[in-house]
Amino acid sequence: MSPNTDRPKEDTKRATVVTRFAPSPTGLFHAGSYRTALFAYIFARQNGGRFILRIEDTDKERSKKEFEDNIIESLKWLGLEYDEFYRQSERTEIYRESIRKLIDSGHAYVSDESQSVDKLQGRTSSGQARSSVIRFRNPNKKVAFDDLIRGRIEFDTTELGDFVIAKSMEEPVFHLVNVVDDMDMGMTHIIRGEDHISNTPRQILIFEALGAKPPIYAHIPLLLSTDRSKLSKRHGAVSMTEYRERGYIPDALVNFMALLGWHPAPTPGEPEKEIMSLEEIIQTFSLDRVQKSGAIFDDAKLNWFNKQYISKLGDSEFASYASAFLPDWIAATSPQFGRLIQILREKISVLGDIKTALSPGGELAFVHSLPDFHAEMLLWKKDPSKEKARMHLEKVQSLLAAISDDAFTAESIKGAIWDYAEAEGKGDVLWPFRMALTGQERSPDPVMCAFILGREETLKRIDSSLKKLSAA
RNA sequence: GGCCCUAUCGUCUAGUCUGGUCCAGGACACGGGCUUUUCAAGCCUGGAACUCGGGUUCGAAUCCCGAUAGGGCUACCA
Repeated sequence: MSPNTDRPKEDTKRATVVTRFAPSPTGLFHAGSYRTALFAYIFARQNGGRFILRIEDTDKERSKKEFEDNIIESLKWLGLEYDEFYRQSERTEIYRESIRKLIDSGHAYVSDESQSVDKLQGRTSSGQARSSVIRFRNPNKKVAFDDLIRGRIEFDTTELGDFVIAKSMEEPVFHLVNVVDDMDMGMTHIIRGEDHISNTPRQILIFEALGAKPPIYAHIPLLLSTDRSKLSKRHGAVSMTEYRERGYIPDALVNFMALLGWHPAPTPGEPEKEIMSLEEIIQTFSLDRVQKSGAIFDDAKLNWFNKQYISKLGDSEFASYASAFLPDWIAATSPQFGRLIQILREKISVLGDIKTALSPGGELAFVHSLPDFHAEMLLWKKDPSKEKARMHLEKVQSLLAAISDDAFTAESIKGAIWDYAEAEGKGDVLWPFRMALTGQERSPDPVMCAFILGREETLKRIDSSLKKLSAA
């Protein structure tokens, strides 16, 4: 953030703050849209105001119901509740009235396009070129506004020309509907992406023509793809639905995204705080600490946040999150899964890793079945004696066999073998033990493995390794 | 091209308004080490940035000007 003397102070004295998130349902809800929605939401909540969701579906060709559904679902999943909901396609009457008003007052006019450049070039990006449209009569003046994040911004609107505000009385276009709705819904603060800065002067002109005072603007920086271009579907933007499917926790996403472009004021002497709940963020948020430059979305850091949140989850909470990510052979409600939770929690950073870890080749694949492995692997590399391996395995087996089935806990397992392992050399005892249970080079510690497998299976696997050693 | 926005480690950022305490702090990622039955975790530790050029000043990451670079907008999309 850089200094800006003319950056206006937030006007918190306004009676009721009203903000909105106004997406067009033309694609899956992705990180960029989400961050914008989040900031508008936080600001509204912080000021005890209202947060409105408005679906801007005036582009009939590109708007799709499935995208609208996706936006609503994603908002719900992420915990951003809105107080009011509108759909522009249902508000044609209101817009028609405004267009009428604008025409009657001379601020707009029906324009004959038959000779226009667009027509001569014979194209528009959506739909047919029309023989007539409704244009705004540009007063060609200088317009300025005080952006809460960027300070004063001035434009000369002359170069904008008489822009189109509707294709017909029934088909208004972005600038018009956006302004009419913001007026009608009593918007006090427009918090939106930086890509709208250039649209602002046109919208201010419409506000003025309609006899209204424009709201306060706050243009937040864009979220960037790794190539530093605006995050979009074709540049690696991942939908929030996909993040859910990969196994991210909503709270982690919220926390991470809030810190993309915003940072709490540091407290001298205190370490910087990064892990924050939505509630804490709402408490400390402030628009004048929002960054002015764009931020790249970095998955590595998101993963770290997610891991932090996973490690804080209670067992039952973890189990319910995990249930969607389990292979068929194990259920989130099974006792075995209960025994697996602790180790799972420390291994994964994304819930999707659970499936990977438990699937063949994964680090916890042994839980399902013992992979085939060579007897050589049972030998501790620092002391590769077959006799010792056999001796230690037999001893461990007898020590564990003495524990009853329902007393077979991590503590009791450790208690049973630890003195022996310490006396004989931990590597010498533990390596063959762990290998007998897992058949894998990498796995959790053997005590944990035995606990997860359970008494019967543990004993059985040691048995089979003993046989393997004899055969070799 | 025109208009507008922006510029601190690879990434997210603190510091900039109120110039000295900053040969720039934290986090993620990466390297090394410790611990250790493997992996992970944990702990310690290392490398890593003020875009450039002028100016103002005793002193500039911080103020001013310019350049450069990046981004956005330039639709009968939103």
